[in-house]
Amino acid sequence: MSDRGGRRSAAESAESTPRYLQIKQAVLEQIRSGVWRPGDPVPGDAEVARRFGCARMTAHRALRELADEGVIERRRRAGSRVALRTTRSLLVDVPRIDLEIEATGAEYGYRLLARSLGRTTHSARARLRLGPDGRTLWLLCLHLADQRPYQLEERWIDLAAAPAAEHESFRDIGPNRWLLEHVPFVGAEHLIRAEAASRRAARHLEVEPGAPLLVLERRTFREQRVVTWVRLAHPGARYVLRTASGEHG
Amino acid sequence: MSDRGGRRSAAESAESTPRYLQIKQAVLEQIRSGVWRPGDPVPGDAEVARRFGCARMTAHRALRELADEGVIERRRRAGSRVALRTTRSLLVDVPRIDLEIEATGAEYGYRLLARSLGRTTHSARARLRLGPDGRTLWLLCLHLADQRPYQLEERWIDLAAAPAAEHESFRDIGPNRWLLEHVPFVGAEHLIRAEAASRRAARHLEVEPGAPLLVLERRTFREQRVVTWVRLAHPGARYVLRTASGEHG
DNA sequence: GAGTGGTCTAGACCACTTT
DNA sequence: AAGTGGTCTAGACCACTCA
Repeated sequence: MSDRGGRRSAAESAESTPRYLQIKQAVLEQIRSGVWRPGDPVPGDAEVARRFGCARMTAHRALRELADEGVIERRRRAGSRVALRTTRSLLVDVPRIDLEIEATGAEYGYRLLARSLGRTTHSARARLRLGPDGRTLWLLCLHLADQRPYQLEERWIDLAAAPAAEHESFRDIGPNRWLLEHVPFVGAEHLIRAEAASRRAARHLEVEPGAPLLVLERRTFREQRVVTWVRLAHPGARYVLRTASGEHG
Repeated sequence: MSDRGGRRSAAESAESTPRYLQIKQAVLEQIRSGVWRPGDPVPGDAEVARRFGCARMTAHRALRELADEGVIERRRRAGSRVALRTTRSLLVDVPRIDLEIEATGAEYGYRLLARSLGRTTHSARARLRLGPDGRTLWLLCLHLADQRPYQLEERWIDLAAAPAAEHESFRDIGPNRWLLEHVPFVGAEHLIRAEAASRRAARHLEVEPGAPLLVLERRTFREQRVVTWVRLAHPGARYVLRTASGEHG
C-alpha cells in the first residue's frame, strides 16, 4: 500500500525517492528546460498537490524548499514565480587546514613562528571591538604540506573571550583546531581578497615579495563578541578556493 | 485558541514566532552557550515534542532544518548530536556586476574590448568540454565604476548551447546580463584564486603588471553541458568578496 | 472578500541502525 | 527487537495581499 510512509499506491511510484523530492525535481526540470522562465508563474501548493495526487503539506514542502534555495519566489495571494536571479550566491568550503592537506595525501606540518601577549595594534583592537583595557594574544603560524609552506596564519585572540588561550603554548596544536575544541559554537564573517606578499609574508611562504596571495580574513563571534580575528594567506599560484558541490548558480 | 494555525494555547506563546523557529533558537542557544558541546547528544523528535508540547512533525522540522544547516547530525537509532564542525562553509554573494556597482552609488560603465568567433584555444575547448567541431564566441569586456576599471571579463560561450549569442553584438549589454535573460536556469562551478596581472590585464585594469588580482572563474551548466566559461579579474587592492549574512561558521 | 502561502496537528507506516 | 529519524496524510486555522 505504501513504500515509505503515508498511503501511496505502488503504481504511482516504484522508486523510493521521497515524494517531495520528485516534485522538486519535476519543477526544476521545467525551469531548466526553459519551459518556465524567470518571472513565469509556478503552480501553487494546491495545484501541485492535485497534479501529483499528494497532500498539500507534501507539495508545500517541495515548493518551500525551492523557495529557500532561491529557485522560486513565493508571495501570499500573488502566488509563486520562477525567481529572477540577479545575484549568485556561492557556497565555499573552508575545511580545517590539517584535514585539507591530509586529504590530498600530503604530510601536514605546523610551526609556531611567533607568540606575543599584549602587543595589540590599533587596527587589531578595532577589528576585535576591544575596549582600551582589553588584552590579546597574537600568534603567527605556518602550515606546511609536504614541508612546503602552504598557509601563513596571523591571529589575534581576545583573552577576555577565551581566557584559556593564555596558558596554551600553541607549539604543538594550531590555534584553529584549539579554538574549535575550546570555543563551543560561533558565527563568523569572512573577507576574501588578493594581496601582494609583504617582505615578511614572502619570506615565510617562500615566494617573491609582491607575489599574489589569496587572503582569507575571518572574524569569529560568540554572543555578539569577537573572539578571534585571523588572516590566512596562501601563495596564489598554489591555491584555489572551490565551490562546494550542489547547485548554487 | 491559536495564533497562526493549528491549536496552540495562548499562554504558551504570546509571540508570533513560529513554533519550529522557537525550537531551533532554543537548541542553538544551548549550543552557543556551551551547555551542549560538539559530539553531545541532542534530544530527539519525540523528546523535543514532549518538552515543547507540540506535534512531532513540528519538532522534526526544527531538528531537520538544523541538520540541513550542519548544526546537528542525525542518525537513525543512534539519535541526534551536536555536529563536529571540521569544515566551515561560507556563503559568498556574487551579485550582477552592474547592480553591485550601482549599489555603491557609483556610475556603472561597460566596454566591449574584443569579440571573436571561432578562435577557440585548446584550453578553452577543454574547459567547455567542446567537441572538435564545436564553435565558440569569445568576448573580452571591461566593467567600470565611475570611469575606473573595476572588472575585466573574459568569456567563452558555446554557440551550440546558446546559438542566439552569435547574433548579439554585446556592445551595449554585458554577456552576464544577456545570458541571465536568455539562458533559463543553470548550475555553476566556481574557482577563486589570486593571480599576478598579465601585461594585457594590467593595461586594461590600469594596474602594474604583476599586481595581485582576485580572479573568479565560473563554468555555467545547463543539462550537463557547459554553456559558458568566464574569468572575472578584479584589482586586488580595490576589491574583496564578502560572506553573505547569516551564520555559516 | 477571496485566494494564496505558512504553520500546526494527530496519527500512521517505513527504513535504517544499533543493541 | 526496538528505537530513532524520514516521510506522508487529511484536515485545520491564520496571515497576508491583491482585486
